Amino acid sequence: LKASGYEVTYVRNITDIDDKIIKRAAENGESIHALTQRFIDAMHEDERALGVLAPDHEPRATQYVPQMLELIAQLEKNGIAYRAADGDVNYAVRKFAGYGKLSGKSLEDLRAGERVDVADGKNDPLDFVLWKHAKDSEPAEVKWESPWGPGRPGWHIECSAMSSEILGKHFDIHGGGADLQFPHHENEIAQSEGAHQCQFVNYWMHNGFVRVDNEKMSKSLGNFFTIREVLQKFDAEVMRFFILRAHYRSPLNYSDVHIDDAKSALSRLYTALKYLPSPAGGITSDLAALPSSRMASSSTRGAGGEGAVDWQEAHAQRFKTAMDDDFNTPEAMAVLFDLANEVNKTASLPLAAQLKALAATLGLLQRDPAEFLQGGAAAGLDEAHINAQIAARIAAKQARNYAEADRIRKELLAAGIVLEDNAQGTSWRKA
RNA sequence: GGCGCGAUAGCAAAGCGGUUAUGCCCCGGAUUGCAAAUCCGGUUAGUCCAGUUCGACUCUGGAUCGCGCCUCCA
Repeated sequence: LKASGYEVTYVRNITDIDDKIIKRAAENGESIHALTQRFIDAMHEDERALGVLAPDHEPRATQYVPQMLELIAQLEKNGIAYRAADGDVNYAVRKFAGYGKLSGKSLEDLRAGERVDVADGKNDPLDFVLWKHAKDSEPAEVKWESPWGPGRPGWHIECSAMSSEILGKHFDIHGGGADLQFPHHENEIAQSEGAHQCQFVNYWMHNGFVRVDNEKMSKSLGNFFTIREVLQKFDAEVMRFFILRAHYRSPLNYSDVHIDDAKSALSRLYTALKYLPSPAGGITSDLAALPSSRMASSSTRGAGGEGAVDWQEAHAQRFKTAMDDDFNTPEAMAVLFDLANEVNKTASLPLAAQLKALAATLGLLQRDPAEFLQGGAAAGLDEAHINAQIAARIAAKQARNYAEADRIRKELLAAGIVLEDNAQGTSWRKA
């Protein structure tokens, strides 16, 4: 969106009012704030490692309770919210004509599918809670005063309140996991449109799930792991590339062999960038000095600046067409590979620069190619040793001692170093 | 059981009513002292059954399988 010139305000909220958080904080004997802050910090660390752009706003539910109360009051005023006998304030789904329009469900279908007993106090089984009245056993930290007595917000009102406060009553794009479509996003629509009497969002983007070896990731299946653990094993940019090779709406099947595959593919793109002048002294080298900048910075990901894309060029046009079509990153990737092929055929510097600039819009290919291809230092070998071996091999070749030259090459290969002879001399990369 | 989404070659993954997707792997050729990288070419497709059409991987219907949701997780 930024590359297309849109002014983007990216909001990602944190729902820090939650039963599990309350329970865990109590178990740990710490405050909810301390617990959530620790996880938020960890999340930020992981997203930086992956080159994920930070949101412009990161509101927390605990900071927006007044706005939630306003929203509930407005819903009550509009005759959509009611106070139940048990003290909760509920949303009457039958008072909102469009209920089910996002998920394609009808109230009748939902009734037919009911599998559980209905909670007490609801006028209709499908009604959901806006405000939960406080129970004596709950910690004071999660109780707020309200016109309906002390309590805490329901599970859906948080998102409606935070988004409308920061983005307005009507905004462009709302995202989330495919599992959130119903009931969460459906309920957000019901709340926001029911209160504000105008369209909530223009587009919904639901992403597919990550699966592991074709099974869902779950603790009970024993295939649960964190991105932090993955990054100890695999390069962050390779992970990013792997994710972008599939469409965001499709399920993503994680498997070590798929990451290896992605690594080989990404190496092909980086190999094509070797036509660019060495970045020593250039813009990428000082970026590379910072551990958190192994990906494209937010500035290189936007339009303009150094390494700007020539959007008139044929590959860029195909790339843009693909990205404009619901962010078809697999198609956009195919264009990058076609462009790499063209670069390899023509050794064109402008096209190589174009490849790097296009990839920058996806946060890829911004490292020094040599750094990527030689990355992670081969087992037990330092660069000086490798260079010495290369020099020895060149000497052997000049003496027509090919047996010795091949012996050196084999020895390095056994250590995970591949030698490549080219017009400029001999270079090396990690196998 | 209800609603929704999906099923593409050895693996991964897109577009498209007829014309090469793309990447990895594999095979052949060029290049190379030999390799690697690169280039050129090639082998493997569209779950099944009907239908529409001059023509279907692409549209329609059905079946099968998988996934999501139908819960006070958000």
